[in-house]
Amino acid sequence: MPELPDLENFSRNLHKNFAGKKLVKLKLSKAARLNVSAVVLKKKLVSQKLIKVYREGKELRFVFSNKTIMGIHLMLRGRFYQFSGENIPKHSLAEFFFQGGQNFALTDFQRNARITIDPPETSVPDALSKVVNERFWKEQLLSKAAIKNLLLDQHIVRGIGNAYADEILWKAGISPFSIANKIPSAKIKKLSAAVKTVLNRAIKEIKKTDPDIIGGEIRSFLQIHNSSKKKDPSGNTILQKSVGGRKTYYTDEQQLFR
DNA sequence: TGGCATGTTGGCGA
DNA sequence: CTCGCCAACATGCC
Repeated sequence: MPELPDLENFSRNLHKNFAGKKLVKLKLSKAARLNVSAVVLKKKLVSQKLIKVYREGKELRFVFSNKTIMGIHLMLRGRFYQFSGENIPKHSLAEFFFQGGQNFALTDFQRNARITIDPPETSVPDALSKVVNERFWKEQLLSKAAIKNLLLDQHIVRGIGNAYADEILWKAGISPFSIANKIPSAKIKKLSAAVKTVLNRAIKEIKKTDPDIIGGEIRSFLQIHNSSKKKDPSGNTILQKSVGGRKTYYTDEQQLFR
């Protein structure tokens, strides 16, 4: 559920709360999805100091003092919880115990969250990376796919999810059903700017609403992808359509290019 | 109460 | 090959 702006706040807060502390104990549920064995994972991390937490796409990265990087992808339902002592939250997949007694757990009732040791390098840029600019989008939008599907494609750009794809396309004034290679140059420029402004604004809004957030999601400020709203800020009726099993919110003001 | 919401993967068919 | 769509994962929330 959480998307890039939520995850960005989680990473900053986990960094603030845990960076510099030594991991003294790690408990793993049998259900946890790992790319190495539980034994290897513990051997790599336990007794190391956590140096840094940051976000890459929809994944959080935890850097330890021996240079091991642990990636955590929350998938649909993963959540972080802080806890003290042994008050382990429900559906926990992994519990990270730190020196000083402040701990966090990764939970997921759906058991789909993933832990990856030393995640492979990728050339696919993060949505907020500098290289994701107007020229980048002009190079990428050459296919016949619907623009929304391209924004969601993590092989093109990492970090954009269902809700923010709708917000970005609304901000750019482009219909989500537009064919990518039919979008004119001036609109691609708008799209490129909208990616940054929508995501950066959301990071700030979430921080303002809950400065210490490490789990859950805040969506009340979304302009379009918001089932409690009937009209966009200009008074246009918000329309809904199911696309690929997920709901798309848009207005008729968004130009359709086909 | 029960339908909806979310990301990713892999498979199918046009 | 390209693209869209579906199922599966399993439960909390309004």
